[in-house]
Amino acid sequence: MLDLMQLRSFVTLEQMGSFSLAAKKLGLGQSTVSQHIQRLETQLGRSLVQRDTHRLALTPDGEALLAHARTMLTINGEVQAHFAENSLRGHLRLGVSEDFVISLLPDVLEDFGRTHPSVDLELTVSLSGVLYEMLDRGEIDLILAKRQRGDPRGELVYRGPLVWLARDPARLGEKHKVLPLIAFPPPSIIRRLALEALEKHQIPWRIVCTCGSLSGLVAAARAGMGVLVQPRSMAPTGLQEIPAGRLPPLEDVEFVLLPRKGADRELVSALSKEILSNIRNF
Amino acid sequence: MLDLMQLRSFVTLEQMGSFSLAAKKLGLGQSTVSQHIQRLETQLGRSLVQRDTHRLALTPDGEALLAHARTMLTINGEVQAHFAENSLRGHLRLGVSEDFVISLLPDVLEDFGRTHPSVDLELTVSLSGVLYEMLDRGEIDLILAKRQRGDPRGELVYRGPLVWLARDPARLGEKHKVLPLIAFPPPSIIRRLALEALEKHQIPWRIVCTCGSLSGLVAAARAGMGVLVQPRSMAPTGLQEIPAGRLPPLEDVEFVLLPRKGADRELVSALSKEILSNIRNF
DNA sequence: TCCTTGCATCATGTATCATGATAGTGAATG
DNA sequence: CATTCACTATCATGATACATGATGCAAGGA
Repeated sequence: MLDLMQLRSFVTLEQMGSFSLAAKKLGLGQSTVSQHIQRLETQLGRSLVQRDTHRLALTPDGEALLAHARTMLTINGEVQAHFAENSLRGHLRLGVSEDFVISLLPDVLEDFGRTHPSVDLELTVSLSGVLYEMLDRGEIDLILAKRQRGDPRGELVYRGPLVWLARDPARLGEKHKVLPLIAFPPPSIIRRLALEALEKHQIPWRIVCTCGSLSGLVAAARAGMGVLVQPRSMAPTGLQEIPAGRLPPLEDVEFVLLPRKGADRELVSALSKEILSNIRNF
Repeated sequence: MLDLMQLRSFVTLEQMGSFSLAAKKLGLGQSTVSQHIQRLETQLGRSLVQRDTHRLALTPDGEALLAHARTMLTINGEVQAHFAENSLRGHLRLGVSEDFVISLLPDVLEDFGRTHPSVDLELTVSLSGVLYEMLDRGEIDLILAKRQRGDPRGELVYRGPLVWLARDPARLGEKHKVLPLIAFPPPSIIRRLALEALEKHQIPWRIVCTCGSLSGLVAAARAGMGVLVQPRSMAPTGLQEIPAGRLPPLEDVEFVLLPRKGADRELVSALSKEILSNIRNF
């Protein structure tokens, strides 16, 4: 007979990729998570995770268990929600700027969906500027977006430096005299920050790639087409940071969590907490 | 976080309709099952079963939990089967005489399906005589049927007296001089036993209803059309037993479990055990 | 080489669990 | 109406499992 606690440790371990991080996330001791996995392996008679001491991977058996464990935990969550006096119900429209979609959002959605199965989430991914407009028009209930300059609204959630990225920083000046830029279209905030910095230092530039999706921009940058600006903590693999001094310094970027006036406070609060607790990893 | 043990006790409690029977079936103490339910109720903050001390019913919350509990246990069974070295796999064709279908089969199928999720069961319901024929033709792997007279094959599983049943035994002789009989068509074993007993005592009879399904026969008997013969332990509600003496005594009926030669021994054995352990309730 | 990071192991106090016995409750019996 | 019976809740207890913090050990980085 399986133990849901152990399964939860197992699923979280896979999410976090580390015993100690999983333990932290679950509010348990590290040895506890270790024992949970061990008991699962003993009970099932197979090894579930491959421990390369500094690399962690699930075995095929582990993958098989993972799927089942997820659905069991999901059902468990539904039951809890059904019997919880104050179980949240309703509909919440979340807007997220593309930066977090790949890295943060999967875990947030999985955890939130499990702990609040009766809440329908509607997700919009777009540029921060667009999200603000939608929020103001009442089309979205909560956004996680970059702070607009001079807009004091919202709760600061993350702050970090912007960096210039390129596939091969050393060979930047070779072909082009003007800086080739890869950027979101307006009203991208990062785009505006980058252009302002360049103009302030009178560095000529031109846009070589504009794309509404981050993956498109990254593809262009990986292809060596030009320079991309991203928060350092979200720098995609395959790109290198251009050392300070070669290009003008950039302001820090700030991400804020901003609810729509009139949105359901409880839903917003619950989802905000989930996002905040997951964003600490950055 | 839910406990699968407790959920299993809950599901079994609903199956058995009694704490002590559930405990016996699970191999636990009665107080254990009681506490399992209590913990579930405490944890979820609602009462799940209505205890009228001699009547047991699930509350609406209990019903809601039951469905979820079933699927969680099913998934748990699938995982166990996946990791069990000797988990049974394959296809098994089971034939059951109609008598057991309503009373016994649901629990058997549910339990067996849960403990052996990788076994496909194919069910045939028919008269015992037909089942024997199908078995001999190799169309079925295991049958649970009445013993054919003079056929020593099979393992005795249940033996009990046959009784005459009618809606209103007192008014039997009123309308008819010949005994109105409700019976399966040939090659029904009960039918043959009944007719033999009547002819041995030279009691005139006629068939007033013949139907391939038990529910049809029961409906006719409930309508007062005539007399029905059934094992005492399977007497349908709404019919009364005709006291001994008014009609000739009947032989005991014997149910046997009979596998086809060449059928997968392990599958047959596993299913046989499941049937045997469930048939004790009779 | 030292230091840091991360997981496994160990001993231990605590909490939880299953159990058997007992008491309480309603129905059936005479 | 008293008794018996079948059934469940409660209780104390012994055993078990559990989470924890400290320690040991291996690998990668400075």
